[in-house]
Parts: sequence; structure tokens; C-alpha cells
Amino acid sequence: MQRVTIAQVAEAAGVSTATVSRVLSGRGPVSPGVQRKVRRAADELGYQVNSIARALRNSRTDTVGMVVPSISNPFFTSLVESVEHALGRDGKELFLCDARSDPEIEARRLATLVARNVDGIIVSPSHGTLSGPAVQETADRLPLVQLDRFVGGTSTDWVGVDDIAAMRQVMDHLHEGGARSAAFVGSLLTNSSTEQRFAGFRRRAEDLGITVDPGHVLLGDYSVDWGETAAARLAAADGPPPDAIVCADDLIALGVTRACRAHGVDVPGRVQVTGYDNIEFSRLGEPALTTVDQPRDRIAEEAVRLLAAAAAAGEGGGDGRAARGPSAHIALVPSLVVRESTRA
Amino acid sequence: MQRVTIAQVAEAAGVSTATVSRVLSGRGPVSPGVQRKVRRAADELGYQVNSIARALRNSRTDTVGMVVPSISNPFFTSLVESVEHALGRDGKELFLCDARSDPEIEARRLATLVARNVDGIIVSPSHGTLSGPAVQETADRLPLVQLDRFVGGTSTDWVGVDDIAAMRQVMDHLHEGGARSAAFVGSLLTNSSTEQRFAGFRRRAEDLGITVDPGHVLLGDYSVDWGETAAARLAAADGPPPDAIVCADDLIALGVTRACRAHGVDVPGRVQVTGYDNIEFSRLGEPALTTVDQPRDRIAEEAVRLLAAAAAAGEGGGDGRAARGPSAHIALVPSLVVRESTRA
DNA sequence: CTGAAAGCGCTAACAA
DNA sequence: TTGTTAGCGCTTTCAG
Repeated sequence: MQRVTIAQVAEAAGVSTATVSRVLSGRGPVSPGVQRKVRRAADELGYQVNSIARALRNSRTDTVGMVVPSISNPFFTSLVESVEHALGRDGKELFLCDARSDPEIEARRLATLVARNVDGIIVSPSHGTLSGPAVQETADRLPLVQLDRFVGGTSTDWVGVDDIAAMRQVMDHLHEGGARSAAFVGSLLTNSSTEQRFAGFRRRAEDLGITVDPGHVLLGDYSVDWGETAAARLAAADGPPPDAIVCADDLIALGVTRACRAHGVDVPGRVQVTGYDNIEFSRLGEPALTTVDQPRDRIAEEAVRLLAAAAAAGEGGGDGRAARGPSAHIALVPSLVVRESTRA
Repeated sequence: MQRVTIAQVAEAAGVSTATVSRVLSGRGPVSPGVQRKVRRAADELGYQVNSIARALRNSRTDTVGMVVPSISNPFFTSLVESVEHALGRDGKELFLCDARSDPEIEARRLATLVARNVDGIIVSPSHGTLSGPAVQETADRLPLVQLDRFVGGTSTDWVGVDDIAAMRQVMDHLHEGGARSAAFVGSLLTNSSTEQRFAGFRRRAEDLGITVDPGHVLLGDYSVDWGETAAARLAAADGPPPDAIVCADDLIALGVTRACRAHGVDVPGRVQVTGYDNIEFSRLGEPALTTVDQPRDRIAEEAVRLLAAAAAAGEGGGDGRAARGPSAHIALVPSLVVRESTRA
């Protein structure tokens, strides 16, 4: 069962391949009678475009590549869903890649996407510095938008949230709940999310006079396990424990609350805990997490818009990248979702 | 910045495009000296294959398409990870599609994958019957393997677990824990997972003399919300409540245990609860879930193997599909993971 | 061992 | 309105 080509349809309909192409891609004038004939022949033969051939000819694949640090992190999967949805409206497809939080794999993925002639790339870089070269190199060849995280030393469009502002809200809320000291649990400072969130945390803590013991800053990775470990360390440490534990994401916070429960530490009575991202499971912890909601749909929409704009500019303006103006940095404002892990 | 083509490399190296192709694709004999020259030229120009052109020429994309009902279900994301990993070893890429549990979207996705000339398709059909036509039609054109779920009336390869055997283990375990009656919470019986699991549940319950009140079979969808709702309904129903609640997946079970906690129903003291899939979050519930672990890596490996075999058969044996023998049905044996939501 | 040339399936000038 | 033709970038006979 060979695939049906446009030539076979043309023969069956008694017209030229050009006409078939015009009918099926809906471009160019064709008389209604011929249109019907062609369509019928195509249907009968079960014709389906060969989008590889079309892509080669048009040098456009109508596909956008997306690279995320980890597909098993619910935050990224929901971001992927939002992006896919936003692309769907433009009739574009998404080619998804998982970098496994490894800049090398990430670089390979990016190269693959370039080789596959995707029309643009959306990437949430795994590493705050090591991801730089590959991201920049890719951006030199294709429209590229960084999402959520970004990497230093690159000049590309970026869409994400204002982590500093978010942390301000978190700290103010904890302060109102009576927190006088706080701990921070995040990942190693090798990605912009943690960096920014930590910076925001530290800055606002200072403003509010909230104490941050140097031993109360624990950096590991974005996982439930790390949250549990970190909480255990805080419990075991000398000196007074913190009134609040601010986590760089919900997975960590879920681990922290779990460990607190296991050790009989009351949340939020004894210690308040906050997460970040508002993943679906954040309300399932015990107690349900107070967290920061990122406007994923908006983020995705903006990213898709920027990509489309870049693609348009690239087509018109001669040699692509260089033609565009300075890169856009769009920071959306996240909102605090208060649940039961903090004191209202 | 135009993309570098093989022709430019050829010119720079002072050889023909054929030679460049031979060097870069590693096929055909080329003298070492020329090889070096070509490679250097390619590096300097920053050449990268155009896999679209290559795919058109070879009619092979080295890409496998995968369609899952929902990318936000952690079970499927981990299955995706396993598949991607298994494919990576064969130098193949994964094109992932989310069907949003909608057979129509699913059909479109499948058609797109065919149009894109993927080398094969792995699909976990959204619906037990409505997914049929599209899956069968796709399977007539391309190597296709159904994963985890399958759809009636199709003859394609399938890899999954033996749900009946799994449920036997679950029921035996609950029985040992003293269960005399049980409820089942699943999705509407429109996919094979729920069907099989329910069948296994019912059959073993009968064998063991465990009572199943007709009102204690609740069907909704695979979500935490539905689990909560179902638990509330069970609590509100007349008559004696069940000793055990068997859930068709972990999300539902998470919802059920959450609702039990909210209503002050002791798990597993008052009622035992089981999940299915062993997603990462299953151990985070309160209490941690007893569940069924699916051997995802094995499932993924088998699927990839079947796909490769089908592709090989298709190439050799004239007209693809029809040439192959009867389809393979591989049911792996899952294992029970006992945690705290049941009585040991 | 290397080069010339055909062609994968499609679309877009250009002609008719 | 329709057909003819060239060519996207690559690989692969077939000659040399």
C-alpha cells in the first residue's frame, strides 16, 4: 500500500498536479467543477498530504519546538498544554522535547529542532549559565522565545512572571501571619527561577525585618524528596527553627509539609509553608498549600505571539534574526493563592 | 542568514555534493583525506542536515508519534518518558500529541502523524469504541502499537498489563485485610483500562465472597475531583458503607483518601483504599496509597521493539501491513505496592 | 574512490 | 482558469 500522491489524484481526476495542489491547499483559482472532481478523486484514493514534501518546498513546517527541563514536573506539563492550545489556534503543531534538566541533552534537542526546520522554538532553559551557548546559537538561526526561566548572556525574547513581585506578596502574607524568621528551600542556584525567587525572598525579608539564618537557606533540586530532606535538616539544626518555610516550587513545598506532618510539626500553627506554581497537586497536600499562581495561558499566548511576530519579521526583513529590534521581556504578574498552609 | 546546504559545503571543500553526503551520512567509501576536508568545511560553515529534505528523500523520518489521552495525567507522562528513553537508544525521536481524551482530536492527531510520515505510532486510545475507526485506519497505513489501553474491533499490536491479574492481587490483599464488602470507583466504562479493571474487580470479589452493592460502583473520570465526589456520595448513601474502596487509578484514589480525611473517616482503619498506576504522587497522599505498579519501562521497550519489527517487515515484505502476521498482544504482569491505605 | 544526474512530493512562477 | 516546468536539499544509482 503505497502512499497516494498528488500525481495519482491528478491522473484520476484528469487534471494536472498543479491544479490538484491548488485545490487541496486552497490557493489559486480553480473552477468549481474541477474542484469537485479533484476532491472526489482525492477522497476516493484516500489522499493525504505529505507534509514533509510540503515543508521542503515551502521551507515552513507549521511546527513549533518546545524544550522543557522535565516533562514529569506538573508545572511544565501544564505549560505545555497551554502552549499547545495557543498554537492550535494558529494551526500549528508542537514538537515537545524533554531535556532531563541536562544542558547537554538540551543542546542536542535544540540542534534537532533546528535540523527539523521547526518554525520557532520555545525553551525553558535547564541551567542559568550552561544553557547559554546552545540557546544563543539556536536563537541566531530561528525565532526563539524563552519561557518561565531564562539564561544569562542571551538576547532573546522572554515571557514569564515577575518572581520578585511574587515573592513580595508571599513575604508580606507570611509577615501578616506573624512570621519573624524564615527559611528558603530551593534548587541549586543554577536556574533563573530559583535565583529570582531567592532574590525576591531575601530582599523582602530584609525590608520587613524577617530574620533569615544563613543555615536556613537550603538548595537542592525541584523535587518532593528534596523538600522532605530539607525539612528534616531544618528540624535537626541547632538554634531556633524558622517561623516560615518559603519553597521555590510546589513539589518542594509538598515534601516539606509531608515531612512536617511526619515529625508532628503543625503547619501552619508552628510553621507556615508556601509553594510556588500552583500545580494541581498543591491543593492535595496536607494542609493544602498556599502558593503563587502563574498565569500559564497568558504566558503561552504571549510566547506564541512573539514567535509569530519574529517569524513574520524574519520573512520580510531579509536575513532573519538581525533584522529584528531589541528583544522583548514580558513579565506577567502572578497572584497569591492562599490556602491552609499559612495563617490568614 | 540563510541555512547552509550541502552544496555550499561541497564548494568550500572542492568536492561534489555526493561526496559530502557520503561523508556526513557515513555511508559509502570516501578517502580519509577527503573526509577530513569535508568535515572541516562543514564545521566551519556550521552545516547542519536538513532533516526534512533527508526525510523526503529517504521516506523515513526517524520519528515515532505518540498519542496519549492526557499529558497532564502523571501516569502518561511517565510512560512518555519511558518511551522517549527507549526510542533514544535507536536514535529516534518522539513526536508527542495530547488527545485531550477526545476521540475527534485524537483522530486529527493520528492523521497529522500520518501526514508527517512518522515511522510508526504509539497510541493509548482515549475511548474504548469511538477511537476505533481512526486507530484502525491509521494502523492500515503505518506500523502502530496500542499502549496500556486498547480499543475494541481493531487488530493491532498491543502492550500493557494484565489488569485482571492485577485486580486479583488487589482483591486478595484487601480480603486478607478483612474486607467483606467493596466499592469500585472508576471512569465511565469507555476505555479498556476501566473495563478490564472493573471486570477483574468484580470477578475476584465474587470468588472471594466480597459483597459489591450495586450502588457502590461509581463511574466518572480519571481525576482527583471525581474521587472526592465519589467518596462523598458513598458516605451519603443509605445502607452500610463498604469496607474497601477500589479505585481505577491513583488520581481517583487520591481524591477518595482526601475526602475520607475531610469527613473524618479513618483510612485504612474504617475503610481500605487502593489506587492503580503507582504515580509519583501516590505516596504523597495521606495515607500513602497502596497501588498497582505498572512496569512502564518494560512496556515502552516492548512497544518500541514491536514498532521496529513492524517497520522492518513493512520494508521487506512488499505492501506493508498486510504482509505481517497476526498482531501481538503483550500483557505484562504488574505488581502490588503495599503502603498505608490498606491493612497489612 | 569520486562525480553527474535523477528524483522523493509538493508548490509557485510563468505561459497558454 | 489550467498546464508546464523548475526546484526545495538530500541520497543514490550509475559511470568513470
